[in-house]
Amino acid sequence: MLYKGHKVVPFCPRCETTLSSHEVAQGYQDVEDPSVYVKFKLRHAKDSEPLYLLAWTTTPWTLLGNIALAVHPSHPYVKVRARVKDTVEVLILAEARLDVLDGDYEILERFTGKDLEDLDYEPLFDYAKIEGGESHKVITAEFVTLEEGTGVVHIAPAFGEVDYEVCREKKLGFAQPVTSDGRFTNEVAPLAGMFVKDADKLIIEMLKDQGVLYKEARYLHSYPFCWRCHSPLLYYARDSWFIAMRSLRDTLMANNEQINWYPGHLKYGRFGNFLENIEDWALSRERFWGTPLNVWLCTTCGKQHCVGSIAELQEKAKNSVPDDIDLHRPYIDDVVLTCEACGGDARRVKDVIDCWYDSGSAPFAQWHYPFEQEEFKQNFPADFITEAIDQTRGWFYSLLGVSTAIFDATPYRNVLSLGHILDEQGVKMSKSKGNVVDINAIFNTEGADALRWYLFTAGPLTEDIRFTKSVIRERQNKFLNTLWNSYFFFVTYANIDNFNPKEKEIPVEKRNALDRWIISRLHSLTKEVIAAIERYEIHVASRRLEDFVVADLSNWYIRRSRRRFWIVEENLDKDCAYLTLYEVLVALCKLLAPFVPFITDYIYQNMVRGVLETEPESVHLCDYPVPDESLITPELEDSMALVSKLVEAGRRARSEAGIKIRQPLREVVVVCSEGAKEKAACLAGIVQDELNVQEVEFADMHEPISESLKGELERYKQIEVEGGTTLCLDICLDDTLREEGLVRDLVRRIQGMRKDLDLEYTAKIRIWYEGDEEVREAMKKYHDYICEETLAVGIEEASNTSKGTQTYEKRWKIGKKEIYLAIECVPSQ
RNA sequence: GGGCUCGUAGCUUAGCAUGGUCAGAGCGCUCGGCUGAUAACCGAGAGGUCCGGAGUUCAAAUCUCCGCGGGCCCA
Repeated sequence: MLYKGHKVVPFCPRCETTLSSHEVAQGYQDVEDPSVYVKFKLRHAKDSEPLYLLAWTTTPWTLLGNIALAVHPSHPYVKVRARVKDTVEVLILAEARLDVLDGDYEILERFTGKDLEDLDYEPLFDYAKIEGGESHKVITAEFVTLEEGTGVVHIAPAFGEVDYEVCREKKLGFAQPVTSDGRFTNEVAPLAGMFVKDADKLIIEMLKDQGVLYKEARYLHSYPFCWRCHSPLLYYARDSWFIAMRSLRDTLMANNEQINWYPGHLKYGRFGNFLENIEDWALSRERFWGTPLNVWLCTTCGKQHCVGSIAELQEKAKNSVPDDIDLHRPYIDDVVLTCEACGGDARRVKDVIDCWYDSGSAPFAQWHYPFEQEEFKQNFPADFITEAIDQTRGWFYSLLGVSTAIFDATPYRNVLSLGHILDEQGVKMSKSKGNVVDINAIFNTEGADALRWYLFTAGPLTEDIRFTKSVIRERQNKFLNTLWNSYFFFVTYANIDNFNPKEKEIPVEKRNALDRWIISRLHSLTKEVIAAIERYEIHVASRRLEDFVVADLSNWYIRRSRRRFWIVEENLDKDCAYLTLYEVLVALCKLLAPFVPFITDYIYQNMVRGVLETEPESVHLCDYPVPDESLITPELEDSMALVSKLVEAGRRARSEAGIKIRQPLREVVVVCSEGAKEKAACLAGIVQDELNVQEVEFADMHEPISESLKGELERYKQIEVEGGTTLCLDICLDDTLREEGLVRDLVRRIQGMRKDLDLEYTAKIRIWYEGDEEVREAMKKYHDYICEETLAVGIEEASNTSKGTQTYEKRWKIGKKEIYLAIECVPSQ
């Protein structure tokens, strides 16, 4: 599997080092290089007239390493008689590239590239020694294009990756006329020691002298330079060690079948395509730091040996090897082994291993395999790994590659490939562009939970997201604050009532419909969240959770239940409310724990650990909730959904009629099907309360409208709900209703004043007022109600002169009425 | 240059593998309402050639092809 060959790499001749693709990408510049058209003379006996292949290159210096000429097998080529200055010559080139010829020409013959295959030609130069195979032949290759040049490509395996590959395939030889500092070797006598790029001019002169230069031009193109020293990079063949991954292609693809990819398109898309065209893995790196390649070469007979353990190292070493030897350079390089074949000195090759090999070895390296095997066996393959999309050919591959080579198995069952985080403009964040986000600043200002929640809800993890800082705050307000307030609401009242969940036990079926509804919603939610997580759709899970917290829990359940918590005395319904909210919040914490770990554990510590010390120490040590199907009642959820729509319609009717919700109305009539009536009737109390009406009536949509109603249709505001259901709101007011409205307004103002003073929820107050006759009437008539609602111990009519120093007073305008109100906190006992 | 992906209101986005009540939601903006948990909430309004073009179809944001733009990987 491991063999030594050459690898053509982007190489800086000044630094004498290989550059990574990332480094190369940084250094492209547009430059002008010579562009030469060179005639290669074919060896042929029958014709006396010389026949040339016309080739093109922008790197004349590579001609010293020419081994072959490549043509496309199926494209048309022509033999032409062309005027070249004063003479006439016969040239071969691609028909599609005839326009590179300067003068007149006459086409003598047409054929395909295939017909040229295996023809021999005379080398331009014969300085460099060619080893390992034939040379100076015409070969065919699919990569030859007709977009530029002549359709005849000069091949120099020492200076091009494609060139190297094709020569290897065709079993052609190899010549390296250039040293690693970019200078010609002594073999190339006229240019010895000269830097290759500087030699271009001389080489062109040499071609001219030989009469093989057809023409010369300048060529503007993008060429890579060293990002450190700005030297032009050379593509240069270096000695390299390879793993023969090509031989594992089918196994790699079979193992890929065993993997679940998220997103799915990677499996046969980017990753699958990559495996289909897999190349041998160039394993070695000419670096100092890294895992040393454990190959020792005998300096006498050249035998290669791989060492597998420290024990083996100690056994074969000529010098002594301590048990705790540092297996890195430079120490490992001092270990000289005895060659098994000839007894000579075997020394380690200087290379280290590609660090991707390290990453691919993680599954067994972390368990010290093969020296210890138990834990590795228990943990292989991994259930799940994740990294960003750029690792498709990085870690995702190195893991599969190493594991396939060693164990013939896939190392992971599920892989989630994340998108990148881009800046607000959609451009990748990078230090050099200065568009990176200071993550610690976000932690300080927004908090870790807020950042996490933003990332989860922003969109599918598999896609790039544009990072918008303001949205973090937006989501924090919407979700985390609502969650916190829900918790805080509970704690506030639980403290007032000294509620202890340990002391209460009420079966769910004994609780009221609202309780059973939120519990049903909770378990439905649990189901949805788990399903979404299992599909790795974290954004779906988190959006469901957010909807539940904001819409179902806070804005419906808690808002609808508030009055139940205000009841002072012991009461079963109040206990149901406490118990339900407690259970929902605790379960919610567990559901949310992986998403927002800090706030949930804080809530858990107080709500659970504060009550029961036998519970797990942290929410993160609790089992994830499991939905209880028996508590899910779809009919109840449907009913509530319908009720919610009715309430919405009712509010709209009020809005259109210009009557605010605080103003009580006589009734709503829901005209609907029998089925809809059955759904909604059990929750009619909610409609009544939300819409502030005295009655909720149902009428069959299929029955003719009753006479009594028909006569006064104009007093009803009608709103279409859905599926033929219509809501009719009685918008007629009488004096009683107006008075009740006034009272609600007064109560609302007094509550507001309590809040202004930031009074304790249990604090008692005394009220003074001044107003017209109607206000006076209402205050007297609804005295008890107002006291109950506002925790007042007394209401007196008084002018603003009768107040004490602790009194808070305010003048209000309700409708057209001017009203004076004053409240004062009454010390308890 | 090639491969794979993404492109919907000012911003963030749902819907698109199974074409036809989808053109939805949130933020922001305007107006009105509600409010002893809430910088919360509710209702209404303004705002979109669903990147552009062509095609398939009775019908396309949704399928196909060609472009344009962003991202990643590879040349």
